Amino acid sequence: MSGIRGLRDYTPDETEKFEFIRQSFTDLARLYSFRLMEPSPMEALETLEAKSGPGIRNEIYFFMDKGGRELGLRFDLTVGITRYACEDRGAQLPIKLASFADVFRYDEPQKGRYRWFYQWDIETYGSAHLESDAEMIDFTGSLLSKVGIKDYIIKIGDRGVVEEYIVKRLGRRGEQAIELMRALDKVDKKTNRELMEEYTAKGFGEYEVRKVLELGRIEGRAEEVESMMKEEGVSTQRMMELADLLKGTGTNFDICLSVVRGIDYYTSVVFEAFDANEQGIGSLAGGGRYDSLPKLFGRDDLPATGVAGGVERLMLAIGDRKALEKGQRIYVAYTGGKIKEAISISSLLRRMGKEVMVDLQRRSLSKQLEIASRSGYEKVVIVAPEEISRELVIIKNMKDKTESRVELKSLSKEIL
RNA sequence: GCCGCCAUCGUAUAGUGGUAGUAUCGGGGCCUGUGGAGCCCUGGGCAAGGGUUCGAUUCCCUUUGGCGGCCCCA
Repeated sequence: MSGIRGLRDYTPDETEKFEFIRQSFTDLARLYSFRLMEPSPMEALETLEAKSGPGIRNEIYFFMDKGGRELGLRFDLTVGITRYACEDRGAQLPIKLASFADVFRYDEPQKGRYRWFYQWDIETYGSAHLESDAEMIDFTGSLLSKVGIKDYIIKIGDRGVVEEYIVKRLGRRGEQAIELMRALDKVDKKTNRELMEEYTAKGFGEYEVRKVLELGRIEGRAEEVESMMKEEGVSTQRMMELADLLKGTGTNFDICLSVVRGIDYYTSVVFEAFDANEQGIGSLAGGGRYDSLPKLFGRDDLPATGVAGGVERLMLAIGDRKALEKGQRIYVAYTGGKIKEAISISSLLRRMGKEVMVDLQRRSLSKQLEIASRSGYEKVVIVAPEEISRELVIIKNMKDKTESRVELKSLSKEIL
């Protein structure tokens, strides 16, 4: 028996890490005043196509329902959240929404890449100002450091800058301009020579490919990028302002013109976040401004910016780093047939909020202690006939191997 | 969707054209009032289907799944 391609089960260990990330995210979303919501898991195929065109069919799950409607499973959260925000015409601006949910993609599965995975996502609608973009980047940095990835780097690009350069200096527009931007996107993955071959074969001139690749290699402090672009006569004012805003937030970022993001609907600021110590996983989060999507949903007045990240990739990046602080766990052991008493004491402890394990296999005391010990319980409450008849239980400290007898009544104090 | 590599107990690994060991894990005992050890017993496997063969876990094909690359992206 094998699972379904690209899907898998979450093990208890993974779920622990998963819940830690979920909680970090929802806590942080609250701190930044994003309201949590979840868009519906399916959309009309038409709605899903709005974002990326009919080509998206190759990458998603879609089907016809029993009523003949063409539906698809959501492949990200942005589409659904945007549809929701656009429908809410009475909402005060900006609309700030957050979501943490699963999405589906019909892709070839590989490491850190599944057909069913979770994303965290925040979006802000109604603000065309850079402050809202800065907040996305700031949030992303905060989330990564909150989950323990201190060595993150957020690479910020600006499609506007790149487009202006391509149009002004190279005279390419439309599809061809987009094609050249794709080349930029690959700069980190392939060598100049490979890209030169690939793109001259597509009909681009050597000169323009070389210039684009030069552009893609620009990475560094905002000021450096500014002076380089100035020579080319391209305005970088927006990037500079954004960088300025971010300096006050303690976010680790770089200006990097090779970041353009694959999706066509992004309009200006785009960014991707990476773990500096983990190259293989790919980007941990990506986002940017996409004013065009709300327009497709009939809202010309709703500029939009957002960021989304893959939870599984984050789990990979976190690795074995301690995820959740475990609470005090207590093992309740018994002997002399005092199961009933042990269960009632367990119940008492649980009402106090303790994590309690009690033997369900009717094992011998020595076996119970062995298991408690091996499973890392620091405290064991032993329920034994002689003591229980005097309203006492034994508390055994597994670390220093000491034990004491305490009154049942004062168990709550003693167990702390 | 395309190309390549791979597939043995839950996990990790040996091995073989005559149906499989080992380690670890699981269950039990020594030991139903005191533990992480030890010893003993025990459960569990050749991904599925087809072909070649007297006989296939082993060779071949297909499917399924995993990994890597393309593409795309998280």
